[in-house]
Amino acid sequence: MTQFTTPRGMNDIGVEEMERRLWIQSKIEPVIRSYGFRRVEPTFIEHLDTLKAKSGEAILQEIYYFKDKAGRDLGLRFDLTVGMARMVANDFKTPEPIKLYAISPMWRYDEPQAGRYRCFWQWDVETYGPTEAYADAEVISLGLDVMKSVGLNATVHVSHRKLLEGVVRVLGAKTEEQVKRCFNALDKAQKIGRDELNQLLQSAGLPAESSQLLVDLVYSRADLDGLKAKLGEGVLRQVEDALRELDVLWDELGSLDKKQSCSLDLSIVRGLDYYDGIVFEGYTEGSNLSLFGGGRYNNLTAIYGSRHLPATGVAGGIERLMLALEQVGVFSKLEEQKPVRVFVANTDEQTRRDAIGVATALRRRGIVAEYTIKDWPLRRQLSFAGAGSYTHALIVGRKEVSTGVYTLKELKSGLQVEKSLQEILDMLTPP
RNA sequence: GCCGCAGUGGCGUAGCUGGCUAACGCGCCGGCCUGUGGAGCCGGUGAUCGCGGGUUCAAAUCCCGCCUGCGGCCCCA
Repeated sequence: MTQFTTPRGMNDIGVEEMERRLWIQSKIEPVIRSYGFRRVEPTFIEHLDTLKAKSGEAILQEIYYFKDKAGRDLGLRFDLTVGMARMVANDFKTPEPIKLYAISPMWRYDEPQAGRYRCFWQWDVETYGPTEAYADAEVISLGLDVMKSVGLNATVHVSHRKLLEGVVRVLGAKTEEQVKRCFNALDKAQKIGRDELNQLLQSAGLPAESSQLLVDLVYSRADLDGLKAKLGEGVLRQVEDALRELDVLWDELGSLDKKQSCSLDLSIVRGLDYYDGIVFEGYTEGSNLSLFGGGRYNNLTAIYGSRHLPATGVAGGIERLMLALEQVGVFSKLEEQKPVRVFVANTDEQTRRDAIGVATALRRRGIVAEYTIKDWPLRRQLSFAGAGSYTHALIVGRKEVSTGVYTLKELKSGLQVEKSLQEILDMLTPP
């Protein structure tokens, strides 16, 4: 029995998993940087008030919070947007647009289940300054490119909070509460069927006819023009700002060559209630877990500082991405192309010094090289190298030292070649 | 917060209609093997059976509570 375990919902990241995470990061980070975003790291621990300011008291039960030794109320961040918004809202030096990203962990006190942990990582990209939908198009395009970089084909489902709000209000939702319940119902549309959605909308306060109309709108998955055609004059006037933004978005997505990967979907709401404009979620084939999502939150920085900055952003969960990649078999392909790791074996006490010299030469060329740090015979050294993560063994014995010709063994196949150190260095040097 | 399933050496399991010293495979350590790993054989290491309580002459086994893991609901990423 293990006496000391990790806290509920917390997982150690072992060697194999870390290799995968590093691989993911090496794929997605260059994409994000190529769009001009620059990396930051907001503090992991915030004042509890800072965290509460964003999402209200209700968020408390999801926060890890505690008092520090001076009695201050602090909490672990539950997303990256809080910290970023706080940073930019008090920064008056940087000209707009401010484009930032982070790839970092956050914490939520939730019941753990499939694809959900109490500590999880996100890649998160945020643009502060522009009100134009150009910025939304940019982060959507970036999200699609990030997925592509790890080998996933994604599609983005787009909606607009003001459009949704206008529609449900015209259809009969009177109060803030009723609008919220309608949103909540729409959010579930993919999981439940037409009938259940209809019921939920009606219990949220929509009259039967309106509810049926909305259900049809949601499931018809019409494009922008189709949607306009279906909305009555009264509705159109209510939501014309939102529709104009979506027009701009679609046009811009066309210029970015991403239009074919995007579609309108009125069931996209995004739970967080600070979203107030375009919202979207990215899915990959064969998975109904959303792999990234985001949208516009124009009023968030006003909470944290006097610099008012409209904002839009996109974020995706690293753990969910790993689940999706596992299903597609990306990682097993990675296993096959193991990076070069050399074990430099000696044959006796005397050649140990020479083996260290050879390993050092390899290391200077950027090749991963080790020698034995246990007092082991050659047999045992090779046995260790063969069982581990090494691709090659390089044998340094008296014969090799005197002739300058070394034996390089490819461990998987067992094939050996005899070459000079220089030739071996050239052979193994990473590109 | 609610519901379902599960928990036996580091890992995977057997035992679970109560009854010898809890069994097996993998791993790890060593030997056969003083310049060539993966195979084989031999030996070793390693479990108060998740924790606590109860029933019983006797509990890994039956009952209750808790914890943890997996999955679902709510919510979310």
